[in-house]
Amino acid sequence: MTVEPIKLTVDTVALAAQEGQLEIVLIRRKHDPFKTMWALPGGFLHEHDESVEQAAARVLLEETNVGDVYLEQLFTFGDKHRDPRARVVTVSYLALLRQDDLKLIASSDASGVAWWPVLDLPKLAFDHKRIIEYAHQRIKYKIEYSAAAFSLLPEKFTLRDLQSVYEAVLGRPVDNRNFRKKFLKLGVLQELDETTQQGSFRPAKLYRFDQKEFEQLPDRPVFSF
Amino acid sequence: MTVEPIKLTVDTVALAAQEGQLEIVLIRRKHDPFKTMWALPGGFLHEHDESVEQAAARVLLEETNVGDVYLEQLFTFGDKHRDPRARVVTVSYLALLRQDDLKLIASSDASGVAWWPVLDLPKLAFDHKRIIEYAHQRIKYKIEYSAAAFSLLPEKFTLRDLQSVYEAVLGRPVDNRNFRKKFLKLGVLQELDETTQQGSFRPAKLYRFDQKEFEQLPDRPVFSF
DNA sequence: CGAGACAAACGTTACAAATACGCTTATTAA
DNA sequence: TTAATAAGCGTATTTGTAACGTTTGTCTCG
Repeated sequence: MTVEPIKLTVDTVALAAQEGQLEIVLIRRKHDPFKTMWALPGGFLHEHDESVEQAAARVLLEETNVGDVYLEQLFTFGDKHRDPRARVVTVSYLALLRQDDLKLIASSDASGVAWWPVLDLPKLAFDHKRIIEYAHQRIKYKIEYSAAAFSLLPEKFTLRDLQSVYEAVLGRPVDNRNFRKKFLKLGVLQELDETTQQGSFRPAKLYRFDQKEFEQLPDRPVFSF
Repeated sequence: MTVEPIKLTVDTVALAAQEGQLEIVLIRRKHDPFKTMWALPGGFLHEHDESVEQAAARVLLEETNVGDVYLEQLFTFGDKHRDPRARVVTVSYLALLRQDDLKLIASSDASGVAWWPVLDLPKLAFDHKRIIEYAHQRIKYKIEYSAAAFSLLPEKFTLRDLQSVYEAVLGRPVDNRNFRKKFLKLGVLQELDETTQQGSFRPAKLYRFDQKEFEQLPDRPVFSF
């Protein structure tokens, strides 16, 4: 009896924080199985001259036109029947997109690529729902002890922007005053000489994330609110 | 041009805390490449009727005779040239062994299976050193917000035993009095009516881990010292 | 041009947790 | 009986968290 080789794929959960909620890039499948259903951007790892992570980056670029993003391996899903056709093991990744990156994505049903709120997903192909839940949990934890939030923001941002990212990811409101106090004390925010000008209210100071200062912090700094 | 399919393996970092230090099970390779070098217990995933995790459990049992242990996926290593022969991607696992399990392992060079201190490893095959470092980091973090320590202990243990596990994993001494105070306050230790009798000093009370109570704790309880 | 609305920004207090360290108790060996 | 040692108990100080009140700057509208 000849045994089919096990196939390897990569699938990426690409997240962004938009208007206070967490959103994910999904693509509409053009082929069976699960034709016309929504799924994670992903594909087979057939190239032999790239690492698994490079494959994830390549596939994400090919399918959604998003490149140069924060990318981190999540988990490898290898249940027996997760693909109805054959034995397929997938290595999943988490990508964090800045608001700048959003424009790159032609977000329309017609193009087959669209943003969906993580808390209100459509029916998904394969075990992709489970992969998204895993990613959601990961980013929730991660934002409390890493600089992940800054991968979801443009270079310059206000304290409100930063807080909105935390609220989007954690899925709950955060106390304004304690948030600001704690973050400023950490010393990882570089205050700029600029402010937001638009808007009909008081302009807010702009900040930049200070990578150097961040690296001075202890092993697992605590950004919990 | 015909392309070789990518092969999948599993490799397991099996740890135990012995006499205040963290140790790992390694096997001596019988075949090339890296013949006679030490390596992680692991092997190809060729069976089609098992999940990746089941494969890891099976291979660990086959190679070291250790079964029924805590097993958790770590990371999938997929660099291009991590195996000199072919394109091999490996899914790594962390196993935590109780002191009871240690006996199961015929620990001798002759049998090709041996315990090694994590802080003083031999030269290792493939990228296994990197995998062990990853596992070491993971258990260090994990022991501070999970019940991982209890997977390294027998059912009944003293507070000293528990502290020794923390010291072995963290690689540093921990304050005796604060450790005891904090753990007792958490309420996850069930005090038994037994004490240790042997030894030339004051007998210590025995405790049991209370899974039920542990589940009552918040999302990420803090066991840091 | 003054009042109202609103977000930005600053501050205080009470409580809980982490840290550092001193001391007492029960056991065995000599 | 006492010296040695680990087991076990207690207190003071510092640090961090959580909850909330207040002031400041800008725009809009009458």
